[in-house]
Amino acid sequence: MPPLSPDNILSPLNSQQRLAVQQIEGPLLILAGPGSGKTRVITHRIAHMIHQGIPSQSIVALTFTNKAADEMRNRLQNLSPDNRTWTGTFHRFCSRLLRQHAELVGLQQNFTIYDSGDSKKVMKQAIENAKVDLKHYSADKLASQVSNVKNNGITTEHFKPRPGHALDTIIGKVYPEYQKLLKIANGVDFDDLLLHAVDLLKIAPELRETLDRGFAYMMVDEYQDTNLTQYQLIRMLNHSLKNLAVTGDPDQSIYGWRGANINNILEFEKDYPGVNLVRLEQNYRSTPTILRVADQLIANNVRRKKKQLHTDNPEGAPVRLVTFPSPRDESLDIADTIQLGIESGKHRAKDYAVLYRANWLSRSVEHALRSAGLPYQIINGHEFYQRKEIKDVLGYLHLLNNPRDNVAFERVVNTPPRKIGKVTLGRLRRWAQDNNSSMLDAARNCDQINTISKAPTSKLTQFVAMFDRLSFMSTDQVEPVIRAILDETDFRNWLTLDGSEEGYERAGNVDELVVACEEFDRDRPTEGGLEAYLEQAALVSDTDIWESQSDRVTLMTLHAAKGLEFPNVYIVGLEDGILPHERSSTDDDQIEEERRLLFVGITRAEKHLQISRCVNRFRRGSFWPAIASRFLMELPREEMQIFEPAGTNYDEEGVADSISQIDPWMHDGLPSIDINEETDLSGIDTNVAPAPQPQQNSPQNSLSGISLKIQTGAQLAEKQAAMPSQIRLHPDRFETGMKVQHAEYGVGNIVQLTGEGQKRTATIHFASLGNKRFRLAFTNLSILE
DNA sequence: ATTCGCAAAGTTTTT
DNA sequence: CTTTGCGAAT
Repeated sequence: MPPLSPDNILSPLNSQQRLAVQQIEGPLLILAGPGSGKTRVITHRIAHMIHQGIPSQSIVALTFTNKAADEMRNRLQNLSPDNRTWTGTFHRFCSRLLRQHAELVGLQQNFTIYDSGDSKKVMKQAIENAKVDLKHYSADKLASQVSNVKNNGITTEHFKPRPGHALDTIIGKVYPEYQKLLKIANGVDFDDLLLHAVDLLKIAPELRETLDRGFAYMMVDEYQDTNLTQYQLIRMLNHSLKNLAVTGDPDQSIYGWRGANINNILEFEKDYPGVNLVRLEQNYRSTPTILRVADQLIANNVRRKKKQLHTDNPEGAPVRLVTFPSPRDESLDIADTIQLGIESGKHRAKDYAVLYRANWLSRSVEHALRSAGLPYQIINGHEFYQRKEIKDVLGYLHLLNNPRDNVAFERVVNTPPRKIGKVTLGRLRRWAQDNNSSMLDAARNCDQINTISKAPTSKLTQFVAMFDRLSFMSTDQVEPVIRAILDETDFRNWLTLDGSEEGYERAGNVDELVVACEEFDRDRPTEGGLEAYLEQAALVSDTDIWESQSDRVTLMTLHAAKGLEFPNVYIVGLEDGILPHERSSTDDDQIEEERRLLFVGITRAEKHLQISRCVNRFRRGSFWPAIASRFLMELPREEMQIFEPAGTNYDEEGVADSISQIDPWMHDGLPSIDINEETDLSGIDTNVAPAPQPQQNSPQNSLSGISLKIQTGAQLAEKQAAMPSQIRLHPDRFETGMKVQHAEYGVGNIVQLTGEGQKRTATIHFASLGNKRFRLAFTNLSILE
């Protein structure tokens, strides 16, 4: 453990980093590019402040993920042992605050934190109560819209529907009802943690003032990802004392969909006049090549602060850009390369990461890695805590901790089945609402509810009796409680009743949960266990599960990869509709965010990076032709190593066509001299470089020893022609200006015609949709005039 | 009340 | 291809 001396704190820093560390008073904006030592700056800055005599408990560092907070805490611990600085996530910070002052915002201290699944149930109830019909908007849509509103710091009192906005009107009904139900259940959703905290500070100005001065120095990590509610929280705690340092990178803002407001960082200088600005532009992570690729891509964004990323790292290998026929080939090739890398002794499994836009894309990769016998860890949703059997058991814990938790009550009252059906529950719910009581209390008084008949009454009474037996237990330790629950309910027997494989698997999961509770008890032997356990269970994120030490290949989404780095990175599925995602391709802001997402992915790589796409993608049960992502066109192809099998140029939008125009490989199947001169081919095994053979059907290309089944344009044309039998007019029949009928899009006018033969493409203008492009060989059009 | 079966829908990203 | 939801049968 190094002693706390100015030398240890300042000497390992470059001049910019030192500037940021030594700037203690007043507002500070640290624009930190990827791999620029941001965490180091934050931790050294805190250590420096402590060394300067600032009480460590007056410093707070807020992050978005537990992973980031833990990392920070550990590193700070090394620099400054015995510090009492609070590091943690926004949500935990707010939760702590709310538990201390719950009554002020109409909660009880033992409130439940609902995950998105639970809050969706509340939302459905709210929709029913508010008598809103779901013809126009789904429950999901309404839930996310309400979340949006809350992320913008708007409480039910302040929400004013804009006249003429149908959605607003509905939200105006549903939102208050939803909040009412949450309050009755003494529950909060994720957004509430932040929103109620802000509310609390507004209601209690003297508390705000105390906290503002108490947390005299505040640091916020990933400031570009803050939403308006978080922004308000930060402002309110940095009003009297404005010693606020934020770090962030607008280019890595990827949570706009969750309400993150990139303006918070772009306008930080306006919000806090007299701000000091430090740019961390030296990158210690990646090769110059990788950085150039990242830089050129992100240069296409308009909404950003320009940075000049540079590095002293050695040049390294070129970035590879590969087109595969199918995800299977993509995955097999990746698995194979990884295996070779490990066998050669140059790399370990943990040096590799495969990143993708959406979780479902991991499947084929997972399969390939498993077949190859490679160890991997997949970071995938709240998988464990999401399982039904886990949620069921946790439901009992929640109900014990917060007897007003109606969601938990409804979850467990008939699990395992006790012959309490939805009719009974409906009556119970009605009575509870009419009598302002919780469902549990309603069940307690069910003999007074005349709509409920004898049999269910006795069942409910039994359930309440069981609950009461359990609630006598001390909640200091979790494990005894959970064991008692399993005993009382005979849970394991119920799971394994049918003797199915699945049942035993579920029972195994429950056992795992018990072990997790034991561990929790062991780590925190004294404190009031149950509530703390439930809180941490609610606030863990999938990325927290990621183990940096374990020697396994990492599979995760691009979002989850933020903040991490790997020697070798594969980014897969660079296809239109996937990245950018089809639901984010409507407006420019969303496209920019998708671009940032790819930027984040690229900048995770230290030494080797491969970006790939497939020509066909298995989606919704069958293979569909996939169009290359538009972002591929924005990369500096002249300095990348490009592998494209022949015949990849058959996408409808003509993207691959343009590739073929830029990429000499596509013209005659031979690498051009230009490419060879400009590309560093050292380290490339010439045997694995493909020799594309246009129009050839047999497998020819081999990447890293895996053969690629080339699907040619001709093949695809055949395939498409074999699809729904429709008579297609010869491409030459069409002329610009013609009025044509498209089966799906209706009537339009041909505004442009390009290409020859199979590639002949028409741009057609539809009144309703604007311009669309079609390959005439594959599209069924009839001529109207 | 529970279970089974079929149909439809839908596949972002997360505290 | 999967999961979810709903409705009918037991």
